Amino acid sequence: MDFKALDKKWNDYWKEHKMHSFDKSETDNKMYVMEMLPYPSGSNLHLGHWFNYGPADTYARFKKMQGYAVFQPMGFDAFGLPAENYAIKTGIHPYDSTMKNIKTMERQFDEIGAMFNFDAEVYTCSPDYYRWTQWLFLKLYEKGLAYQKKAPVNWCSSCNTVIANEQVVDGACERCGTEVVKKEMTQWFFKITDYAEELLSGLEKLDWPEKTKMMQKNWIGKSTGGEIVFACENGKDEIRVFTTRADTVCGVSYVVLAPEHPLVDKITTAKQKKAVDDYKAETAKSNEIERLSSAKEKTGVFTGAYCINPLTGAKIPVYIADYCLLSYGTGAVMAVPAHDTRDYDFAIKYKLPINRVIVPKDKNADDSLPYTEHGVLVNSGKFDGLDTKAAIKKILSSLQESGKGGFKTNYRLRDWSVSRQRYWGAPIPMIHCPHCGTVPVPEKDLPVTLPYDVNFTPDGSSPLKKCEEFMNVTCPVCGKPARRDPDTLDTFVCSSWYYLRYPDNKNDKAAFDPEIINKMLPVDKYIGGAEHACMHLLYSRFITKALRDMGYLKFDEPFKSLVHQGLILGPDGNKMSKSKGNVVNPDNYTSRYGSDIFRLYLMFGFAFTEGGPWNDDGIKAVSKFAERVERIVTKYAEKKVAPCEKAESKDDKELEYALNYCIKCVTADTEHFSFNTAIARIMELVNALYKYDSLQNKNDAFATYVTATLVKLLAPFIPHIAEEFNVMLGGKKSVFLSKFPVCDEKKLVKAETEIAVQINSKVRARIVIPSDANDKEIEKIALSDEKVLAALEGKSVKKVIVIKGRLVNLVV
RNA sequence: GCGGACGUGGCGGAACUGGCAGACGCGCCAGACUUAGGAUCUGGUAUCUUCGAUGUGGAGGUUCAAGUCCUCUCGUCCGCACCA
Repeated sequence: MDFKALDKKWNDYWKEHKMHSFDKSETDNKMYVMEMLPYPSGSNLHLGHWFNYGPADTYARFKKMQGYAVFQPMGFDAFGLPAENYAIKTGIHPYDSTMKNIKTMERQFDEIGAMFNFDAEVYTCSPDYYRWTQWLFLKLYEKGLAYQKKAPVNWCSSCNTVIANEQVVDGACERCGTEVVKKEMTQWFFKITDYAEELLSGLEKLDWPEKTKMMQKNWIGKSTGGEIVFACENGKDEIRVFTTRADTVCGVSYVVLAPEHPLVDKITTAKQKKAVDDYKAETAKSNEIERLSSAKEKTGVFTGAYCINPLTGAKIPVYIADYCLLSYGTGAVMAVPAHDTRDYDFAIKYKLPINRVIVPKDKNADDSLPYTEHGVLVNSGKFDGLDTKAAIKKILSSLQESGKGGFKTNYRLRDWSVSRQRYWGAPIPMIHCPHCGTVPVPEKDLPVTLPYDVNFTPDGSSPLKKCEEFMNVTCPVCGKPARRDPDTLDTFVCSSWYYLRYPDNKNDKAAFDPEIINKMLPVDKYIGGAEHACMHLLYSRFITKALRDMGYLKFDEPFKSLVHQGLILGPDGNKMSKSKGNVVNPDNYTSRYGSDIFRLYLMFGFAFTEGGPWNDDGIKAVSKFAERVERIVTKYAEKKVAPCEKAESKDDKELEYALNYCIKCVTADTEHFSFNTAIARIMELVNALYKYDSLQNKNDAFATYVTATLVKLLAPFIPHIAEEFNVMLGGKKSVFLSKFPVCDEKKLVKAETEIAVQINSKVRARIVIPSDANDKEIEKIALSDEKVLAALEGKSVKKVIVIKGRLVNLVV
C-alpha cells in the first residue's frame, strides 16, 4: 500500500466531516491540549516542529478516543524581529512576508495530519488580536502593573532595541549574540515583581518538569534576610544594605556602594572626587560580561565618607566597587571580610581590617578565614555565644526596635521591560501630551493600528517616530495635539495571553468572554520547548494572575500540566544549523514514507523528552512494521469473518492476555508521553498475533477481533493509515469516533505464574506456581523443585523472602 | 563557583514504589521459502578461559536483594553566575 497517498485522502475526509472542531456544549468534558505556537519563519516546517506537533497530536488523538472533547488549537506568533530584519535585507514588507509564510505553514500543517482546530486560529500580528494585546496593556496600566521609568536597560546594538533581562544570555543578546550594553532609557515595564512570591509558591502544585520549576525558582531568586541602615557621618544621608547574614554585622569593616548608586555623588569628599569619578567612568565603559566575571580581581575606590555601624557605633569607611550591583538588593553591601570571600579579597587588596565574629560550632572544623559557614558569634558584645540562626533573628529585631533595620525578603526577579524600539510589533497604546502627561488611549479607540508604510531602517530610534501620521494624535483628555508612544511591545507580551484567545477568538467585543474562558481553561496539557522556562512560561503565569486579580479569570495558573519535548540534534550531535550544514529536512522522509511513518519513527526512535542526534537507521524498520501490520489486516479483512472477542482455547487466552497487557501499557505510556515504549508494546502484540496466526487451531473470529483492536491502538500513532485499515476491516465511520480499547484487568489474571527462585540472591531455577498461592505454598513449591534441591545440597535455609509475582529468595 | 539532570550491549533506547538487567527496534549470525533477495517468515545475539563466573562510568557503603538508596570520585549536558 502506498502510505503516502493516504495523507491527503484522510485529511480531506477529516476536514469534510469537521472532525477537529470543538463542540462548545461539551466544555464539561473538555481537554485543552496546546502546543507552543510557532513563529512563521520562511522555510518549511522543520524537524523541531514535527517533533513537537506530531507526538503531541498523538496524545490529543488518544484523549479524543478516550472520550474527551479535545480542543487543540494552533496559531502563529507572528510579530517579531526576524521578519523585520528580513525586510531590511530584502525590502519585502514584514506584513507581506509574514502572511505569506503563514499561508505556507498552514498548508504544511496539513502534512502532519494533526487534529488542529483551525476555527480557533489566531495570528498575533492581526489587528483583531493585537487590539486585545493593547487592551491587556491598558488594564495592567490601570492597575499600576504597567509603568514607565528611566532606568539602565539592556541595549542590543545589532537589533537596535532594548531587550528584557530574560533575553540576555551570558551578557549577549539571546537572538543575535551581540554583546549587550547598558543604556539609560525611559521604558515601559510590567510589574511582575508584585507577583514574585506567588509565582514562586504556585510552582509547587504544578505538574511541570522539576527542572523547569527549579529554573523559575532560581530565576525568582527569593532570599530572606534583613535590611540594615548605616547612617552617614554627615548626619543627613543613610545607606541601606540588604544582607542574609545579619549575624556578622559586628564584623563589618567597610560598606560598598555600587558605582552607579545615587548616594555616591552626595557623600564623596572633595579630595576623593576625582578618583571616584574616574572609577565610575571606567565601570561604565567596561562591559557586562567582564564586570560579571567572578574571576576578575576586585577593584574599588574610597569615597572619603564614613558611616556608622548601627550596632557597634563603629566608624566605617564607604567604598564604591563594581562587584556591588545596583540592580540587586539595595545596591549597597556591608562588607565582612572575615566571613565573605569577595569582601575578603577586597580587604586584602586595600589593606582593610578583618574582624572575625563567627567561629565554627565544631572545634575541630577548619576555621581558616574567610569562614563563610554558619557558626557561633564572638566579638559581638551581648550577642556572643548565639548561633547564626538565632543571632540573625535577635539582631534584626533589635535593629527593628531602634528603627535601624528589620527583616526583609529580597527577590532577584526584576520587572519585565516591554518597550521595543522596533517596527514589527504591537504599538504601545499610550499618548504623551505636553499638557496632560502620559495618557492611555481610550479603549474604544483600540486598536492603535500599526501603519503599513514606515521606514523601518534601523538607526537606534523607534521607526514609528518617523511616521508623522502615526505619531500625531489629539490628546484624549484635553484635545490638544499630542504624540503617540513610538515603541512597540515585546512579542512575549503577545504570546503571554494567546491561550486565552483561542477558545473565543472571534470575539470583537472583548479579548475573551470570561464565562467561556473560565470553563475552557486552564490548559490541561501544554507541550513545547524548555527554552522558554524563564520567559514565556513565567510571563504567562504572571499575566494569568494579574487578570485573575482584575476579576476576569477564576483560575490561578494557565498551564496545569507541562511537557517539554527534547531537542533533535544533527547527525553529528550538534544543534542543527544552516552554517554547520547538519540540517535534516523532514520533506526527504515524508515524501518517501508519508507523514505517519515519519511521525511514528520520531516517536519510536527517540525518547520524547530527551531527543538526541538524528539517525534514520530505524525509519525503514518502522515502515516495515506498518507493512507487517498491513499484511495481517489484509489477511483478516479478506476472510470477512465477524469478529468475536470470546477467547476459548489456551492459545486464544494467551493472545487475549497479550492484548490486554498491551492495552494497559499503551494507555499508561501514552498518558505520560512515553511513546517509544508504547509503540514497543504494540510491536509485541503484533508479534504475538503473528505467532497465533501461524497456529493450526487458531480462531479466525477471535484473530479478527484482535486485529481490529490493534488498529484502534495504533490510530493515534498513525492516524491516516489506521483510518484505511479500519475501512479495510469493514469500519463505516472514522476510527477516531471509536473508543480507545480499555484493558480488562480480569484477563490479566493468569491461573499460573512463572517466578524465579534465588539462592542467596542468585537465580537458580524457575518455578510455575498457581497465581493465588500464598507465601507458604510458594515456599513449599520452591523447596520441592529439583534444581533448587540440587543447589541446596548440604546447606540449610536460614530465611525465605517471597515477593509476590516475582521471585523467591532463599538465604542459606 | 553554585544548582540540576544524566552516564546501561556494536547502535537507538527499556527496566513501576529497591525484586529475574538489557523490553522493543537497528545491526549482525543462522535457517526456511525462493531463479534471485536489499522481500517475507522463524530462531539466535551482554561479556568471558562457556563448568558458572562477571557485568549498568569508577571506588566504597546500606540491604536477603542495588542500574535504582547513601558517601566519595570521574565524565557529559543544561541552567544561574561577584545575588550580598
